[in-house]
Amino acid sequence: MRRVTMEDVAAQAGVSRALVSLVMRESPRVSESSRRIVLDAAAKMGYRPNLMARNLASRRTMTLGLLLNDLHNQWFAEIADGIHDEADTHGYRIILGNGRRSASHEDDVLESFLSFQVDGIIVAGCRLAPKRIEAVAREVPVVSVGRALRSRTVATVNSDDRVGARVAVEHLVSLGHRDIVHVDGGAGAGAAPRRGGYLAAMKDLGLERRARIIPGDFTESAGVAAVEELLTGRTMPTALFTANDLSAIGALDRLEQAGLSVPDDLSLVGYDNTALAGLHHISLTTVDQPREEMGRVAFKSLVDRLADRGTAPSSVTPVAHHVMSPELIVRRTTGSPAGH
Amino acid sequence: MRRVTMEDVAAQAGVSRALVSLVMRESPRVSESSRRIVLDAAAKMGYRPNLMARNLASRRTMTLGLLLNDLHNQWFAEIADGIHDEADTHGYRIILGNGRRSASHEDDVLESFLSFQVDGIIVAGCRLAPKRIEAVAREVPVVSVGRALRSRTVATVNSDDRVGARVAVEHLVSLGHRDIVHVDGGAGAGAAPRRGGYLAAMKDLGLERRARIIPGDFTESAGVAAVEELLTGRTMPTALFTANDLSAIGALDRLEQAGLSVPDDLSLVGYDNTALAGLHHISLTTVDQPREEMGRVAFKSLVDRLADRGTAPSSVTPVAHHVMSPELIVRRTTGSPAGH
DNA sequence: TCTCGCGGTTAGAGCGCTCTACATCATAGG
DNA sequence: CCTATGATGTAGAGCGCTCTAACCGCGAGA
Repeated sequence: MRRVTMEDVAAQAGVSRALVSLVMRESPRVSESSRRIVLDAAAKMGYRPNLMARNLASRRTMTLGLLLNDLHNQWFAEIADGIHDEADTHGYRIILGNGRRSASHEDDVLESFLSFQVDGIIVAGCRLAPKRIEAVAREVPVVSVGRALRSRTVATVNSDDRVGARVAVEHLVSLGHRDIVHVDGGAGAGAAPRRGGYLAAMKDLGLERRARIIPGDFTESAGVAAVEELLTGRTMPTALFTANDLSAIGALDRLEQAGLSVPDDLSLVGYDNTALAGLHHISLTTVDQPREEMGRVAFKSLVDRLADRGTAPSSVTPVAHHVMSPELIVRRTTGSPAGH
Repeated sequence: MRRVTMEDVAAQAGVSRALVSLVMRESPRVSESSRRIVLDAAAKMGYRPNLMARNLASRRTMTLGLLLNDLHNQWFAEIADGIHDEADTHGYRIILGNGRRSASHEDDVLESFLSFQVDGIIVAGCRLAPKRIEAVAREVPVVSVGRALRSRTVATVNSDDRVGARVAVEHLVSLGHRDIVHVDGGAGAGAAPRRGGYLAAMKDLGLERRARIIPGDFTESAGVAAVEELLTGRTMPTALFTANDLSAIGALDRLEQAGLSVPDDLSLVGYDNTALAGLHHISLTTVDQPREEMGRVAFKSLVDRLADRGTAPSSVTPVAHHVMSPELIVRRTTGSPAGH
């Protein structure tokens, strides 16, 4: 059974193919009566526009590619939610690509997006070399979420990890803590600004000499190892601020195993506000990024540029770099230190 | 700057457009020398085939649509991994759609897939009415993963939840437990067979009269509520088998809060082997589904049918229904009951 | 020498749609 | 009564590619 085309609908409705096209595109230049006739015919025949043909002819797809670095990571799901919401209201379609945590897969996906002639691309937590991303950005507007990127062609949306770390430290200090140790994220994305924010906050609060950083790598075992290192030392700090939630959970586990109570003996703050942190069983104080909002902003910034394109032909308008504020979520792993 | 087309490459290479097309499609009917010439020209000009045009002309897209019910759910990520792996080796492209836990969004996504002329569709954990899915299946091959569906047109891949529940019960009984309570998943997907498997296993092991089911709904709080109900009763069971990991974690939390130790006072088994279950801090005994394998099988079963299509035109060959075996993952929340 | 077969290449007709330019018609203004 | 005007509708040329059928040498077999 052949698929029904615009030609068929036109014949059935007794009008020209061009008119059917106008109706399908919701053009205002069609009389109400013909619109009805065409729509009825289309419905009766089960007509569905062929996007391939449409896109080929119109040279735009109303489709954006969204490259997610890792489907396993909740973080991306919320970014995607924000983007999808916004796309719905703007009539854009989103196709997702799975980067599977590897630069080469990401590259394949981008290549695929370009072949699909997407109108724009959003990369979330992309691992690709900046050069590569910029090369893509030369063909089609690109915005990057969750990865800082100093670029004149790639727009970015990020949350301010320095501020987030600072807020975490300030919270602990306001509770009375002074010996606050940071378990960092090594070379991972966001690790450096979080570490920097921690140090800056400690300094500003006059605790510079008490600052202490234990190397980590964003994993659960990094948290375990950090606590073990602390346990072998002479004195314990009264609070621990880890680079992400997973490490915090590792630390939590090891602390309880050592017979220490959280938050009575030691307060604990994570980062990212993952689903884990919200579990009753864990109830971790942590720093939240406005992920959905970040997705929304990314989408808007992309669509703005798409609109510009029509007016300012290939002009090198500088792209926007958005920085959003994180928020502290206080749960049950933080409290005043003993004897305070 | 106009995009470079096949025509341009042909001109540059001094050959016909048709030959360029053959080279791009890796046809064996091209001499090595012309292949080189064409590829060089293409590379030099930065040519990238336009998928829209290609798909329009060839009436196939080598693209499959993968509809994920919920990006937030890890379960889907692993299914997707299996599918992607397989797709890579078969030269298929995957476009993902985000169902966002709502039937209407899922419907939009399917509509979008069809407009994109995908060659086939995989729906994972789809909530849509079976009728709707079958309607889509009339236009293009469809396979459903993670949702049982008695259909002659929609293939399915599932894991056997009855067996999974049985294995969980048998494990507990082999440890010496006899009073095993099940917290079920209400009307959720998979809840019924898990409940059925529990009951059947209890019966087969002669524990029919000790079987007890507490209603739940797959949430953390269902686990909490179940424990609270048990605590108000006269006697506690020695083991708890919940319909999923999240409920198990709720139960774990409430048990510890009540001063009961797991597994010394009470053993606990979850279901799904989510990332949560693997956390050291939780270390939950649970039942694992071979998710990646399920994805793989789904892909293969789809591609098989695509191949059939060429030979058996629109024949109503009955579709396959695959059932995979789950596996028990023993961790630290199960042990022998006290005094055993 | 002529024909046949074969590897390699090409011409040209679409695929199903959009878009520009133009046709048509009724109404309004001069 | 004629033309300007605006609202609708149509014709027809592509968009960039695939695919069928045909073409073009060239060496082998008759």
